[in-house]
Amino acid sequence: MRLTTKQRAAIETVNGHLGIVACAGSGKTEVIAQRVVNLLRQPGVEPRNIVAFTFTERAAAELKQRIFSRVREQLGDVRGLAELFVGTMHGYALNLLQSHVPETFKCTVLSEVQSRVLIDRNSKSSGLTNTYIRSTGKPPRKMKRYRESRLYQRAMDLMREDHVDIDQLPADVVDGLNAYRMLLRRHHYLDYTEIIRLTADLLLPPSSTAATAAAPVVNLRDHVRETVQHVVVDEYQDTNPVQEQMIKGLTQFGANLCVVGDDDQTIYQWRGSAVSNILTFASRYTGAKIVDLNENFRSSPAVVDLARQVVERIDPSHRLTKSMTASGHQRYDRGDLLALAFKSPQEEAAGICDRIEWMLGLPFIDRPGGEPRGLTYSDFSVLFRSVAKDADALVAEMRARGIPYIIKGLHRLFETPEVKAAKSCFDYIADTVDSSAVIAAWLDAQLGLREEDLRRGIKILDDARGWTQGTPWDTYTIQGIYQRFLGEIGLREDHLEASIGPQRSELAFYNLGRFSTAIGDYERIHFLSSPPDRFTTFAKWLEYQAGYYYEESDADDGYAQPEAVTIATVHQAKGMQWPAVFIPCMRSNRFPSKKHGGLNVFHVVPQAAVSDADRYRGSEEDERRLFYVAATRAQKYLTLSFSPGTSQLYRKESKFFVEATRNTYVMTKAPTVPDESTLNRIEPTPAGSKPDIVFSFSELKYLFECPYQFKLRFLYGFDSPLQKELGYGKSLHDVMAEVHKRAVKGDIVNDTEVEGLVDRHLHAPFAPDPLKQKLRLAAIRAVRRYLTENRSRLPWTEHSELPVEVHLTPGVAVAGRIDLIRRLDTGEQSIVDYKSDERAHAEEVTRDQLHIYVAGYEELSGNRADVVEILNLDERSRSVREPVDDVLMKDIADKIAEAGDRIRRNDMPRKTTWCDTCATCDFSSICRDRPTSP
DNA sequence: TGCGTAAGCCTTTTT
DNA sequence: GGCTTACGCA
Repeated sequence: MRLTTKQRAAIETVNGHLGIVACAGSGKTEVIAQRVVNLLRQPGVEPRNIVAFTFTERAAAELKQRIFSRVREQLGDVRGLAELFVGTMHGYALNLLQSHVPETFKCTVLSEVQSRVLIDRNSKSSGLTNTYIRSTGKPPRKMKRYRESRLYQRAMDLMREDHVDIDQLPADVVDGLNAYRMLLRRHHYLDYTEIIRLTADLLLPPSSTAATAAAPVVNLRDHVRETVQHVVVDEYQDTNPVQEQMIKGLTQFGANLCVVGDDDQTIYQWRGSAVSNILTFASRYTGAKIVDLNENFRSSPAVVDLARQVVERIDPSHRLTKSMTASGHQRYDRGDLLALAFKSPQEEAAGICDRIEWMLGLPFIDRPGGEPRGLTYSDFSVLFRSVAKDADALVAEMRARGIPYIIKGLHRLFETPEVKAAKSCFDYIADTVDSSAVIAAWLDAQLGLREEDLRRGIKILDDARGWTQGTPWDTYTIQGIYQRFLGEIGLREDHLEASIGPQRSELAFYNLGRFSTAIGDYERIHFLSSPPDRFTTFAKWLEYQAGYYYEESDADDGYAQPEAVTIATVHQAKGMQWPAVFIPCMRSNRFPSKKHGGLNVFHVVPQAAVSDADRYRGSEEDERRLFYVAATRAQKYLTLSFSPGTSQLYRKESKFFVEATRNTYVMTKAPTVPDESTLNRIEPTPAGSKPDIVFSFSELKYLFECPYQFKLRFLYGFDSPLQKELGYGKSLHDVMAEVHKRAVKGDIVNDTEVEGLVDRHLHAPFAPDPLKQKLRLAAIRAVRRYLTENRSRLPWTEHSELPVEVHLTPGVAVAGRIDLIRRLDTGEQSIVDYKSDERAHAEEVTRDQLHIYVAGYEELSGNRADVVEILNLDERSRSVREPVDDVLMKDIADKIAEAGDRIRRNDMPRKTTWCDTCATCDFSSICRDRPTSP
């Protein structure tokens, strides 16, 4: 790729702070990657000195891959490249906390849904029901459980993410925040916001607490001072105030900061992101150099012109002045840009489908000087302001015509018939419906089930109803009952495929898998409640809460790139591009969206306490930026359309739509083509860009062991039933990690420290007290035994918890941590994995894993280890020690490549027969029959 | 054009 | 329950 002068300037600026203002399609990923290469050329800069943040994990995978290939091309093999951090700020911060701040060692991270369940379950001690809502002209009233937990959660987020003046907050709100944070702490939880807040405060203590900074904080700050030399922040326009504090904290010791962003693409201000961060960057970081990348290489001149028109109507004092120019190879042909008005949503949907079908096979050139290929379904996307509200007509039309599509965006999962049926099981257990309702619901889902099958299932549910005091609760987990029920009624993919076909079967399983995820979210928080309570409150939660939380989307697993039209919200389209983009339903009050009434977070947190609170409310300018993002996704074809909605609010054309019709490139009617042959249609062919895959070691282990188990777990979302002992293995692991980390520094743990060590790390949240004691003693014994047997070797510990990444095959990376690298008495180097229970993976799979580690360590250090070991911490199980197998090393690359291909092809078949893996698999009941005689 | 009233709706979502 | 928008009336 040839670089422009400005791109080169950005790449070559390696000293001092740098702000890159990069318009849509300006090749910023490439610029970031090449700049990183240049940083690595600097004397004294190692990969571990560079930290690069992206907004999403997906963007991280892409950037990482790009950096790796540029480094390989330009610098060859670079030692320690896996230590270059590319990921989200949350990921980095969590790492930092869990390796330096002991109070967070045991913590697990709650998803948004889980933290809301936590708030509702602890409605009082979370502060929810003691906090007031203050509406204008009304006396303040307390917040309500379930009803307002979402709002409360937003208030909790806002106060930790933004600059809030404590003195301006009512006492109950301050108490609420403290209560919620105490609740998290007491249960060893972190939520997403807390991760960043804690890190930011430890790095840059707010002045009032500066004096109390304790030892671990010094450690963390020292670590940052010693390692961080360069910080790169992508999508800087969407950072919020805490994130900015954390960035400042990371660079306070003299590291160089490079921010990359585009103020015109700020689309998360309703979540607190502050455009002001990028607008005032140059004045806040002294000596910062600013480079504008205003050449758009993605889109045709017409698309660029329209996009400019959209965004140049924003008040200039609210933007960085810049003028995007079209510099790519896409040509404009008349009819590429359309603004079409239809009479009804149905006609609009039909019009879009007509146009897609008509455009199939039109020649399209991906790269300058490249060969044309024919447009295919995956070259189209339809971007809605709100998928949930507006996409129904289009989905119906596409389904009717057989146009393949994938939907992204929150949808109503709980309205699908199979999930309604699953839900009815818990209504039955809660005794709000009778068994005939359950049977009717399942038959209604049309999954080819027979009534007699369902009668067998009802017996399982009766069993759950019959719980009596004294029965161990863990025989009655919601998850366990759910999966036993599914197994008992014969709900298995092989049965379903035979009766209703593979497509419907896959969708049903996907939805039932999501339901399993929902159960897991709920049950992890409610593990302490007795089974009857758990089941009835779960039924209520499903009824009133869960419906809004989960996404419905079948064909998209994030790995495979299906041959289908993408239907998505504008927000989700950020960072993507398509040859042809449709933006339908451009109605007044929808896009730009009208302001919304009702309760909002400022009824809890007074607006006066928040600086620049207005940005949360959303303005026409914000909507303009959103429209700009939507339009600039198009490479060549852009079709805007309007049809009146059913309610009077949405009957008129959008202001943006009307503006667009005034653009000279835009036609309000598609040109007729007198002679089809002039279009030179060619065979539709997908662009063939394979998405990059990053596996974790544990994912890969599941995939090696049984591809179908991987599919059930990671693609459909089936969750394992909770085990009382859960957390023991990880705790023991963490203890060993501390032992070895200290050993690396020459500090050998002695026997008297073992108890303290175990107490610091042991966290088994689902274990009742007697079991907790048992686990504690078991852990102490295991660690003592280990120390006795290995004390003489501890000084030869070389690494503990070493992050590695393996790139044995293009497009597929495997990332993980090596438990331990040590020298043996023979002087040989050994790579070690610990095991702590019998339920661990088969030896053969662990052997594969260890050989991947060997490859990873070789990539990182240039050294090939001699031996691999499986150290079993459980007394009764044996350990394994064997030489690195060169044949296996050769095969492993092929195995990884094959795994990647499987994922991309969605080829994860069931095993043909019952095997050892099935015997320990959590999901065997929804997969196959257990053989009657072994 | 200005004002008062009543109808209608209550996104977007990453970590 | 709250707030914005549309609309009717002067």
